[in-house]
Amino acid sequence: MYPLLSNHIARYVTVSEQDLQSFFAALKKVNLRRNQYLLQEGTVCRHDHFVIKGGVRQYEVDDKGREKILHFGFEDWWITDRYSWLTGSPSIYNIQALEPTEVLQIEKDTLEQLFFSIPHLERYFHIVLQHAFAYWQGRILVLQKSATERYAHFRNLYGHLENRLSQQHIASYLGITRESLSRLRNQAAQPGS
Amino acid sequence: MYPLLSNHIARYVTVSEQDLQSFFAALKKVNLRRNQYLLQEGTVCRHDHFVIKGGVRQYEVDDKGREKILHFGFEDWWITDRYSWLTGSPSIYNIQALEPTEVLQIEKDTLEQLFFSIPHLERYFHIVLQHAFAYWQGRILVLQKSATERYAHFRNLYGHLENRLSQQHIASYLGITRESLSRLRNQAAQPGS
DNA sequence: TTAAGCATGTGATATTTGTCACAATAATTT
DNA sequence: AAATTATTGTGACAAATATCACATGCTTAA
Repeated sequence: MYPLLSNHIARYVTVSEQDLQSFFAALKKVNLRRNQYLLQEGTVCRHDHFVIKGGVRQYEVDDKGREKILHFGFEDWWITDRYSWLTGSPSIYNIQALEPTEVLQIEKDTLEQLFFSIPHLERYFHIVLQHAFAYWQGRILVLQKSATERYAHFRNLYGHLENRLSQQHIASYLGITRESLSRLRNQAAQPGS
Repeated sequence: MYPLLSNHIARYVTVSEQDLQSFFAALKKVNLRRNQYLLQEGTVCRHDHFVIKGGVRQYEVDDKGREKILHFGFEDWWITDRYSWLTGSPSIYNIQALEPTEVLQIEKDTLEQLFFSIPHLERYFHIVLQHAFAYWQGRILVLQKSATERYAHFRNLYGHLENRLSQQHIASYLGITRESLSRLRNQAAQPGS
């Protein structure tokens, strides 16, 4: 059951078959059509989500009505609004499916109950969060570099996802306009002799 | 012993006096003069640090030799290079004291040993990381806003630290030049009519 | 207290990126 | 397949921010 997730867990910790089953029993599988929402702004985010198929984007709509993509989530990624999850305050983000998507979701309270009985489960979530944190730490500095460098960094890290994403989404993730990304791509493609 | 840290822990979890003592026994207190380094680039970061007095900055030196501040660390903050800590690869960051500073440091391996015997300690570090993560999540979007908005956001969050930081450091943290910050401050100070 | 070294302010100008408008192309729905 | 809708490309121009140069002022240490 849920081999993608069992493997992900096994990568970091050892959990007994029984404990794994009680964790799996607490998960709920959710199917999303393209453009459907996993989280909408104004809602409190009470779940963490593990993508087993497809992909989602997490974005904010700013005061000028423009969408700013904070993050993507594809297979093997946990995704949630950590701030809303932690504080119980309404989320300012939307999490929306980019393609037909399947996720496993776990409720915060349920998960924290499980942490008491299964310390290794907390170890797993802690390690996953450390990885995510290390990644965000890098993203901060990338966002301070030029548009060209940001795009290069993106391709380096997420090149394999490039054909599953639209350019406007990539641009938004990079914090530039779609027009700028378009120009940048064309320049890169035609290196002047 | 270390009341600042005990209080910080008590804010999130309950740990027996005995467990607290074995944790404290694993800590090493480090004193830094102004400009001294807690971590230098090229070194593997094997410690997490809790600032009990003073302040530090974590920065990268980019290819053009410019310093980019990722983060500050003042009283009550844990600070480390999470990427180097996690992967064991040499750090690209420097962590340097901005003023005379005292930190408590814990070694990664030691800490992970303690997690086995004191699950609540892992709970504590996990919660602290969640808070830090939620904060970084927000920082990503702030960095995509205008210089004026970034500065306003900074003052909102860290206004109380403003007089302990130089403007070039604030500018670097905001991802703008010191000249731009200077202009921005003067505009804000003299609202036309 | 004086010199040396940092830190900040400010003008002139360059660069980068955004904005707006519209055309062209691709994808989706009926 | 036609019609509709979404996505991408491109030009002209605007805005934001960086760069460079130098002046001013503040700190610190002999």
